[in-house]
Amino acid sequence: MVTIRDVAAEAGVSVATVSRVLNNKGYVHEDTLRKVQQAIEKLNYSPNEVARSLFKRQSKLVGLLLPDITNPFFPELARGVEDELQKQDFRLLFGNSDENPEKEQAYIETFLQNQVVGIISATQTSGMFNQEQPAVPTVFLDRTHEGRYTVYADGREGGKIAARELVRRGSRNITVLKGPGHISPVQDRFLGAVEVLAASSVDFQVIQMASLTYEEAEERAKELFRQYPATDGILASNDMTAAAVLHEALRIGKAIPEEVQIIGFDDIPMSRLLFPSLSTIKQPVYEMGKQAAQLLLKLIKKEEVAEQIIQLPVSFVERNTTRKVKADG
Amino acid sequence: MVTIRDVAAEAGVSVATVSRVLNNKGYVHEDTLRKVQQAIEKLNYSPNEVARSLFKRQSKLVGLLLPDITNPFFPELARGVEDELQKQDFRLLFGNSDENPEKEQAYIETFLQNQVVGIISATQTSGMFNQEQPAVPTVFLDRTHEGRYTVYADGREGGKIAARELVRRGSRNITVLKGPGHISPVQDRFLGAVEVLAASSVDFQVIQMASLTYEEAEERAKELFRQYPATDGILASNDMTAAAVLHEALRIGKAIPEEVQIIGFDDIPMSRLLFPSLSTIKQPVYEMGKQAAQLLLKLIKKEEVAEQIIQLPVSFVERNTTRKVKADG
DNA sequence: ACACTTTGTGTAAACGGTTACACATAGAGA
DNA sequence: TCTCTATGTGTAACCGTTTACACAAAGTGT
Repeated sequence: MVTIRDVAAEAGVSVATVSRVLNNKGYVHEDTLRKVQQAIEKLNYSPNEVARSLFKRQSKLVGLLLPDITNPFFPELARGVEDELQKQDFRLLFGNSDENPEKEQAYIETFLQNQVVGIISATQTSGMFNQEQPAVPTVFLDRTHEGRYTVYADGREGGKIAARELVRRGSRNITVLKGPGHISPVQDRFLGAVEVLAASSVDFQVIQMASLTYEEAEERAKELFRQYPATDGILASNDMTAAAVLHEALRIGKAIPEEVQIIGFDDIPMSRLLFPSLSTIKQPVYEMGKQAAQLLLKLIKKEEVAEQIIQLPVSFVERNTTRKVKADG
Repeated sequence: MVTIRDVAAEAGVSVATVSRVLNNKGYVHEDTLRKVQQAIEKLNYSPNEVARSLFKRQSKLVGLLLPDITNPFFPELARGVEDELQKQDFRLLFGNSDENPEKEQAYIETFLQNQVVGIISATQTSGMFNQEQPAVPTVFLDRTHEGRYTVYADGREGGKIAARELVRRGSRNITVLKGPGHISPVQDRFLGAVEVLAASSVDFQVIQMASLTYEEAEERAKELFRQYPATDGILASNDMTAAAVLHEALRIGKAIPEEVQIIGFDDIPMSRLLFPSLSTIKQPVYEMGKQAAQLLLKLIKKEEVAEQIIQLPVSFVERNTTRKVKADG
C-alpha cells in the first residue's frame, strides 16, 4: 500500500505539504504542487479514508437502515438516497432490519462504530433512537417519529383521496384493509380513508391485517369475500396487498372494476403490470429518498434547515381497477 | 466519545489489558477481566471500528456493487449477500453502478479506500478488475469473468430448458428476444435457447434488444407481432421483457397461452402476479447471493475453496403463459 | 535451590492521515 | 532600513486502536 509518506519522499517534500495539496488547503507553491501531483500520479496513490476518518472523527459514510430491500417499495427509496449522496461523495452503509429491534440496534451500533456522518432510517421501532438523541444527524424516511427530522408522504391525504375516488366512482359498500397499526404511514392512510368514509353515506367495514405480506393478504381476501360478499370497493393497505385481493377477486369470478373496485397504495413498479392494472395512490418514492438525503446533507453541514418535517404530496393514479367517471363538471 | 483509555483509567489498568479483554486474546486475570467488563458497562463503551481498521489495515466492510437495485432481480440477490455476511458481523458498503464504468470505478476506489475486506460485484464492465488482480478478494455474482471467482446460474441450461418447454408444449414458430450481448448471463440463455431451437424442427427468429427495459421491450413486442404475426411462442430475455410482451400480446387480442406461449427468465416476484401468471426459468437468486457471500468469506479467511466457479441450477416454473402438457409418458 | 515455563500486565510504537505551530523567506509600505 | 504581512514548508503531536516486547511473579520439575 502506498502512503502519503511514499508520495512525500517521491516528491521530495514533507507529508504536510502532500496533505495540503490533497486537501487543497493552505499555501503550496505552484512548482511544489506539480511535483506532488506527479508523485501521486506516478505512485498511483489514493488516500486512505480510514486514517482520515480516524483523525477527523467522522467518515464519508452514511448509514441507511431499511426494513427489507426485498419489499418493492424500498429499492426506489434507496436509489433516491444513494443518487443524492453519491453526488457529494458520500457512500452508503446499508442494512435490512426486518423491523427487528435487535438487528436494528446492531446495525446502528456498527454504523456509529464506523463513524458514519449521518443515518437515514426507514424503520419504525428505532430502539436506540427513542431513548436518546442519536450521536449523529438522523433523518427518518417514510416513518414518522415525534420530534425528529422526517421525510414522508402525506398518507392521511392519500387515504382520503383513495376513499373519495372509490365513492365518487360508485362504490357503496367498501371494505378497508387496515395494515399493522405500528407502521405510521400505514396507520395514516387508514385514518384518512376512514375519516372520509365516516363522513360519507356509504357502508364500510374494516379488516385488520397483522402484516403486509402477500400471503396474509391472500388469506384476508378470502375472508373478505366470504364475510362481506356485498363489497363493491376495496381500499388496500398497499399495492402488494391490493395485488393479492385482486387475484382472489378474479379467482372467484368477480368482474374488476365493474363489480368490485380496488385502490392500492404506493404505486410500486409492479402495479401497472398487473391485470387489470392497479389504480393506486402514488407516493413520490424516489423523491422522498432524495429529499431525505438532501436534508441529511444539510444537517451534516450544519446548514439552516427550514422545516424539521418534510411532507410530500401523493396523487391518485387512475388505472383499470377503478371505473371511469363521466366527464367532470 | 469514550475511548479505550477512559475504560483503562476507570478500571485502573492499561489500555493493553482492555484491548486484551476486548479481543479475548492473551492472558487476563479473572479479577481484572471483571473490573474491565464493569468499566465498559459503566461507560457504555464500544470500540471504534475505524481505529481498528486502520491498524489492522482492513475493516469489517464488504463492498457490494450492483447495476441497479431498482431492477427487481437485484434486491433478492443483495439480501442473500447481506444475510450471510451479517451473520459473521460484516457490513455492506453498497453502490449502484448503472453499468457505467466511471461510476463503477469510483465505487471500487472508495471501497478500497475504506479498506473493505472483500468485494462482491454483479457488474459486467468492471473496468478496474479487467486490468489487474484486485487488491482484495473479489467475487463476481451473476456475471462471469474469465479466471475470476464467480457465482452464477446456469443460463445456458436455462435457455435450453425454456426452448424445450416451448417446443414440447406445441409452439412451432418461435421468436427469441435477445438481450444485450455484453451481459454474460443474458448471452448464455440466448445461446442455450438457440442451440436447442436450431436442432429442432421448429421455425424461429431473433429480435435483438439493446437493453432490458420494459420500455424497449414494449417497442420490440409491437415490432414482433407486426413482423412475425405467425409467432406462437416467445422466449423473452427476462421476466421484465416478458411482461411487456405479454401486455402487448393481450392488447392486440392474442389468446395466451392458446395462441402464443411466453416464457420469461429470472422468476422475479412480480411474475407470479402477472395475468396470466408468467411461466419462467427460475434462478435461485437468494441462494446465489448467499453462496457468493460464503465464497467471499472463505477467500477472506484464506480457507481452501474447492471451485473457483460456482454454477447453480435453474428450473422451469410452470405457470399460465404456457399450455399444459398431457400427462408425461 | 535452580532453571524453565506459564501467567499477568504495562510501555510504547505502530497504522496513515491532518493540522497546530514554528520558522524562513519575500514583498510591501513607511 | 525596518517592520509587517503573505507565502511556503517542515516537525511532531494526535486520532483510537492493536501488539511486540519487556518484565515480574508464580508454578513446575529436577
